[in-house]
Order: sequence, then structure tokens, then C-alpha cells
Amino acid sequence: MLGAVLTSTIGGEIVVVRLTEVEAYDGALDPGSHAYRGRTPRNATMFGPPGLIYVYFTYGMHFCANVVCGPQGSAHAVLLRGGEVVDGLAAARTRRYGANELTDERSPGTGRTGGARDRRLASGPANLAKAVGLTTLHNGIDITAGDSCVWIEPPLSPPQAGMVQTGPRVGVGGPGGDAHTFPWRFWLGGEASVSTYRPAVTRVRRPRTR
DNA sequence: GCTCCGATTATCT
DNA sequence: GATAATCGGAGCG
Repeated sequence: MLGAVLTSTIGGEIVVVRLTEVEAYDGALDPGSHAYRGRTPRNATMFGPPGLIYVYFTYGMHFCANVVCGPQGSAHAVLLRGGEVVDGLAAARTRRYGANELTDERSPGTGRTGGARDRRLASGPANLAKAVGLTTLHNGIDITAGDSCVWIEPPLSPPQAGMVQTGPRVGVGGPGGDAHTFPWRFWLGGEASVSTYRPAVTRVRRPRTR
């Protein structure tokens, strides 16, 4: 999927993203997967046929998107963690930063293309989902179908040998802590839209004030 | 560059 | 009732 091109016409705005970072989840066998504890209303899409997009809501404010990729019922999925916006820059900016973005002269990168900020518009799973307009409204859409508002196409050219890098997955704790952080995060080396790695945090409960 | 921390709610135990 | 496949801003170096 690295180098594959995701096109969205959600809301009548076209945004095209070239995938630079993804992360794999091994269905019911994977403690880091939403499918680990079986099928629930939220994760039902993952148990469907390959090619569906599984969008979920998390942290009270973010959406993240996966592509279902295993045989029906296996609940295998690949999380879209980062991409380069290759078309629809203005729409992606507005989605990320709001309508004022194009006129706010104080914001670095504003009004120019190819700035450092633009290159990170779709960096990180929630930022990518936001830039292309994905919400739980789009959960379950077949992104291999020609008539969908979101679809995916193979890379124009396959990633060059040696450009694909791997590392531990992000934010995956699960039973045994780091025991399940398989090196199933994949990215294209040197891409600015690859999210900066943050080790899985085991949150320490803060003593109650008062 | 780094670490800390709050935002904000669906989902599951 | 706790936590989450996160993010960005503050404070520090």
C-alpha cells in the first residue's frame, strides 16, 4: 500500500493523498487490534470483505481509517498513518486549519505550497483522516469500487528498493505492554509526512488533586 | 529537539 | 469508570 494513491471527493472537494506510512493489524490474533476481543458494533467493518474502509472515532475527537485487507471474516486491516497531499492542497488545509488559514499571514506556510506545514498536512492517522474528510459516516465504504466517494489505486510506480522501512507500531500496548509491538509499521524513508515516532505510553495515574 | 499534559467522548469491562 | 491504533501547545534546553 505504500505509494498507493487515495482519492477523496467527500463534500465535493477533491483531495488526493499518496500513502507514505501504514501499520498492519493481524485480526483476532493481534492484541493490538480492535478485533482482538471479537466482533462488536464498532469493529464490524473489519470482519467484512477486503477493500472496505474501517473508520473509527477515538480520544473523543479524532477519526482514524483502516483498509480491510484479509479474507472476509479474518478482520485483518491496515491503518493509514501518513500521506503526502498531491492534489487538493487548499481543501486539505481548510480541513486541517479552518477557513482562515488561507488569509492568516501569521501562520507559517500560509499561502505557499510545498512548505513544511503543507508536507505534514496528512501526517499521522487522525490528521490524514481529517485532511481527506473521513469520518464514521464513511465507515464501511468499498474503496475499490469505481463509484465510491473515496477510492484507492496502486502506486504509479512501486516504491524503490530500500525505501521501505519498518519499525514498532505506535501506541500499541495491550496485555504485556510492549510484547505485541510487532515491527508492523511501514513507511517510505525520507518522506516528510511520516509521523514522528512516539513510543507507546503507559499512562501513570496521577494522584487526585483534592 | 525533547517531555508533559489537556482536550473530549464512544466504547468496552 | 477507565481507557483509547492522537494531536498540538507549553515549557524547557
